[in-house]
Amino acid sequence: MILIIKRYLTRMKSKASAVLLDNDVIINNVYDFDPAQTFDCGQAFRWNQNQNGNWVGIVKDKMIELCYSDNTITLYNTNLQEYQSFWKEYLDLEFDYSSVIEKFKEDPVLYKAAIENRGIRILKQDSWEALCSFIISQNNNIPRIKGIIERLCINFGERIKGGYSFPTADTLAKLTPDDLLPIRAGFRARYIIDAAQKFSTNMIDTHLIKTADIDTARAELMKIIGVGEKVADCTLLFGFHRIDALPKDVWIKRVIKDIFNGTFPECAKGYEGIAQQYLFNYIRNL
DNA sequence: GCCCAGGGAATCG
DNA sequence: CGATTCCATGGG
Repeated sequence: MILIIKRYLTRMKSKASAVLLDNDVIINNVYDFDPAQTFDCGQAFRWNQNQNGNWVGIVKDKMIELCYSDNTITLYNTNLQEYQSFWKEYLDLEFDYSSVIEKFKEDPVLYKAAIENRGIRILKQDSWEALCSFIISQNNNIPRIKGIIERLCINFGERIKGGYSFPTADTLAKLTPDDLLPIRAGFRARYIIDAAQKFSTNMIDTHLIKTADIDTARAELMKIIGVGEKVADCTLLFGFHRIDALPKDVWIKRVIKDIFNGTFPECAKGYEGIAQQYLFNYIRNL
């Protein structure tokens, strides 16, 4: 009985709760969330800080402004229904990151990286947008990746309140690489078009990607020209929320080789993607 | 001018 | 197979 009450209280304490105040949704009891770490860690490219220091992002056909302090998130100009059905899921607020960090205790370096970066949450992004964004990311730097994506949206997305949505695969599938010249994506233009065509005609089996083992899922995405291991794994992690995917960029390869002696920590099994994000931030801030 | 940027395809040996 | 080279573009 005591155990049940204890568990209930623990649950109450850690569970985020939302209320509406005027047109804003206030979410209390938010732990392990830091907007700078989450939006600026290279997983998403359509979030920016405004003059007030608030974070503004465009997701699907919605623009949202968000503020965080003292374990409280404020979402401006929205409502509880939209929060419950969309933002809660997108921000991954239901997931208990602290229990994952507990597992990482077995490895001192991974644990340290996790503690320093525990404000990172893996956003549940649209799979097409993630695929397209990480194709653009190859051999590129983050400011320019953001620029190309912004021009892609302005030129081919839908006009929405406050900006432009990310263009659908169907829209881009009708274009040629030359049509993309204004976005200045360089050699990646033909990759984007190929991805759009294969994605929109269901030549890529998204159900398989969600359910199959990680190697099969990765191979499915690598049917697309310009999608190698790294882009595929980023798409799996950020676009399909496969937190068992482990994108190996130059930085992570360095960590695996120099710190872990060639093998990724056993305690990260099943949560490789989360570990990867902690380590990526950690090594770059060293 | 030169270098590199969260890679990948093509082309070697 | 592993190693090298080219790929567009822009910021430092």
